[in-house]
Amino acid sequence: MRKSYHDIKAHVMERIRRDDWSPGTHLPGEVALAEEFGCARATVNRAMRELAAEGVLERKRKAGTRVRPVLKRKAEFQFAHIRDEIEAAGETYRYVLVDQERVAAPGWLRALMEIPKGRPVLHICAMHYAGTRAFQLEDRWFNIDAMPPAAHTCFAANIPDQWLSQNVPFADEDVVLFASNATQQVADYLNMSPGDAVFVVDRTAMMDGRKLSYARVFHHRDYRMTSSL
Amino acid sequence: MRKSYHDIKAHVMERIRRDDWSPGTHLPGEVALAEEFGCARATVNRAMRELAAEGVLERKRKAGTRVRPVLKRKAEFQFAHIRDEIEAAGETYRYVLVDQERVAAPGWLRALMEIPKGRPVLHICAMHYAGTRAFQLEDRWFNIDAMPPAAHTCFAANIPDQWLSQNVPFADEDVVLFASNATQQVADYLNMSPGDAVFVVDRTAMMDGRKLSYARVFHHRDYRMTSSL
DNA sequence: TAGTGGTCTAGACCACCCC
DNA sequence: GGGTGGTCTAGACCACTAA
Repeated sequence: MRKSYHDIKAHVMERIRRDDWSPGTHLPGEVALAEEFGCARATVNRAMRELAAEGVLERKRKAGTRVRPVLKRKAEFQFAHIRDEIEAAGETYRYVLVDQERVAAPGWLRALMEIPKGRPVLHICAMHYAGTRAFQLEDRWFNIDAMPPAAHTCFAANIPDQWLSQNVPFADEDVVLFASNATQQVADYLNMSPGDAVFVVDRTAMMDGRKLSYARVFHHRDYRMTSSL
Repeated sequence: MRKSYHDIKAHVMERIRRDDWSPGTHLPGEVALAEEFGCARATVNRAMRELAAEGVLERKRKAGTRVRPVLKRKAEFQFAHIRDEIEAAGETYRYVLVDQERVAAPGWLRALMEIPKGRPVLHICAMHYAGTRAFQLEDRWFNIDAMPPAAHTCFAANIPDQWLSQNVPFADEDVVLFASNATQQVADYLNMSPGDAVFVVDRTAMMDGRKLSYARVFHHRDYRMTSSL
């Protein structure tokens, strides 16, 4: 059986694992490896390129390929639509719009979203339930100038995150996670006591450098966010 | 200038963005695209393969290539070594070992780490400071059977996460994030008040399916975890 | 079973950048 | 300057799977 690029990746990983090639080590060039494995250089190239993309190797022209001295540790978290997330867990999803109003952007939001003074934003407040449990309180702001259609949308009938991804499918998103103590208001919505810990997710959607939407999402105390790799 | 796979990726993204190919649309086959772009099929293949890996396209043999109906949203969080993270922020890192002891694994940990009854674990408790600020309290358990060298290591002189990544550079890691209220003990270490919200990270390091280490890390209330994509 | 993507090859040229 | 990875090609065979 001929060597595939999968085999080569596995082989290289194996040699790194058994410390044959320890971190920092300089690997043979592609030509040499191709000869050793008895395959074309392109095949070796693909294997090495993917290992580099995965953070295992470091490649530089002329300098060659080295094992990364310190492994890049990263964790990936998927953000499915809230409805899908809840239904995937086998629970019944329920959505309630608490409030929707068009207002002039308050100062803190203007700074955060880079909105000029006096410009309007759409403020949404909504609850997401899993079965009978209060799951998530969403406090979202749309920049109407950057997304005019938001102004004419009824968010009692549209779940904000679904609507957003349908209308700007390729927006980038910044995510910030932190813990905070529930205020009286947040506690009421989430059926907790004031001061209870809440898991907060701040999400800023951007497109071509413009900030389209900012959402602060409060999760119930029991929420666990789990890595997907 | 000839078309590179970069050009093709950009072109395809462009057509998707302008809704020329809307989500769910079936794209032409590789041969057709190669002809359209005036390049080899391998070049088109690479472009499409990468777009699929990035979550934009969905490819199936015989069925062809489609634009993902719902864009996969994911955020990536880097876990640098705690020392690097603090020093990268321009602050002085300080590490203090609070406690290190070899004990029989308690029941809850045995279940969590799949350790047989009566087997020993190494329990580490340590503090990480950024300048004068208490930054992180680490509560870590090593499965000694799975990692014998841990038993003979002095963790006053070795920072656990660095030591771990040096000794098992290619361990996989599960990460779970949540918020909780500080106990009296945690509050004391982190210089907070009991009940204050803490951001908790549970990290389980694994190798070939064996659980090597479990760490529960408590971050100070002000901590923010930021996505790196 | 036929069509589509998956992969490999042998050769070529090029861009980058360390020495 | 020269060696290394980056990329492209034209052609080929294969594996999977929808029809």
